[in-house]
Amino acid sequence: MTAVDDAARPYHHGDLRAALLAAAEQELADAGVEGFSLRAVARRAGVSHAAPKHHFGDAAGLLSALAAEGFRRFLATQQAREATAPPDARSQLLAAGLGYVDFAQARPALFRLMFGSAKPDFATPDLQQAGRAAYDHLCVQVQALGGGANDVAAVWAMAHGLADLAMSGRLLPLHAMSQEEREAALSDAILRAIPG
Amino acid sequence: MTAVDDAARPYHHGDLRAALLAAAEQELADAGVEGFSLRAVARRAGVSHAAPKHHFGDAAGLLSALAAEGFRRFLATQQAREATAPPDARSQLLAAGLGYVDFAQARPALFRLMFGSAKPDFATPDLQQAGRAAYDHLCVQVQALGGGANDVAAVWAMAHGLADLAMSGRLLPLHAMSQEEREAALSDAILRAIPG
DNA sequence: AGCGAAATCTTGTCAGTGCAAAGATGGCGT
DNA sequence: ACGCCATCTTTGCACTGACAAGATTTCGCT
Repeated sequence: MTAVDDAARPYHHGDLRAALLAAAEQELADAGVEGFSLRAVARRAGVSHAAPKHHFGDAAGLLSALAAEGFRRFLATQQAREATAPPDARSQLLAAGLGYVDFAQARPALFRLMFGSAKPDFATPDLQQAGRAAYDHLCVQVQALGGGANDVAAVWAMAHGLADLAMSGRLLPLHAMSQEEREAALSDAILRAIPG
Repeated sequence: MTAVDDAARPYHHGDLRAALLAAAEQELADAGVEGFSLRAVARRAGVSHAAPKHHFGDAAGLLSALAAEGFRRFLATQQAREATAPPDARSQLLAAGLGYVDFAQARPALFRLMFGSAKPDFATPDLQQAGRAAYDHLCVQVQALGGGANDVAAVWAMAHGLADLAMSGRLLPLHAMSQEEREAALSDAILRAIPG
């Protein structure tokens, strides 16, 4: 196929892998992790229901790739927050925590896939590495403050708890707050977990 | 079928509702929230796949009832911990937090159903009330310490984060610890969130 | 160029699932 | 004794994930 005219799509998609990932993210946002359907993803991308097989094997493969991509964006969201924060280690760690919560609220379905689902195969090298990178980033920040393993656990748990509860709409007071109040309340909580 | 001899079971189960709830909990523990199958529950209980319909309507109904039962046990687990702790408000709140983590590790599938799933209908009166009772219990404890809404959020988030991460096996250092060390590490983290 | 091999995508099939409707059974009140 | 009705089963439908086999295109190699 040298020329693609009209609406007739070529037999080969061109970049189906990327298209499927994008469609899967949409599907995930619309139907949630539990209502996720591989066939619906294929429909969304305009290909047959078996097309994903060649690129991802099965549903777990697709979701693993999506979760890995999620962890990369997760880290990027935290780093974006850090870039606008004061350079001292404490402020940087706080910013990372706020970014953690930001991500969960901005992409709840992806967050659930990454932290609350058993569907992805977390032994996949790509996924494992992406998750590890996010974890290492946290460890480095805590160490810069002179903290140890207990501090890593405390900070992580606090940020994760806030993110998970806020994402699932259980921290009701938070929703009634203005942006500034919300930020202040989250910061207050996160700072409690940070040593010093 | 007038006479029931051998292994032939009677047409009417007797207490199918309770049997289904028990079977559902087993199924949940074995297959996880995402692999949960209503028909498998029915098989486990030895009835036809449509039998649950009369008692619970659909899968969401069954899971809602199970989640409500989960919240009651969740509260009971916390209270059991409190009973063995010093009576001062601070120790009681700490005990509740440790109970929170206990529950998640003892019944991970149930915990995921209660906090990480969209399958139960959280607007169900029974479920809503059970969840509310657990939340109120936390609020009362925080208020006994003179804390406010921010303190409730901080303590809840810390306990929930620890529970969720520990349950999903992400707090690796925790697994390598002895019981005492583990307890001490969790207490250290929880106490950071408690005011005073 | 051109030809075979491999990659990519489609169609077809099968077992399993949730849900709904209709039929079978037996307890219970009158 | 009779009929009502809650309970349970059977049957049917649409959907899903996984697999197999076939169709189509592209790529590599000569």
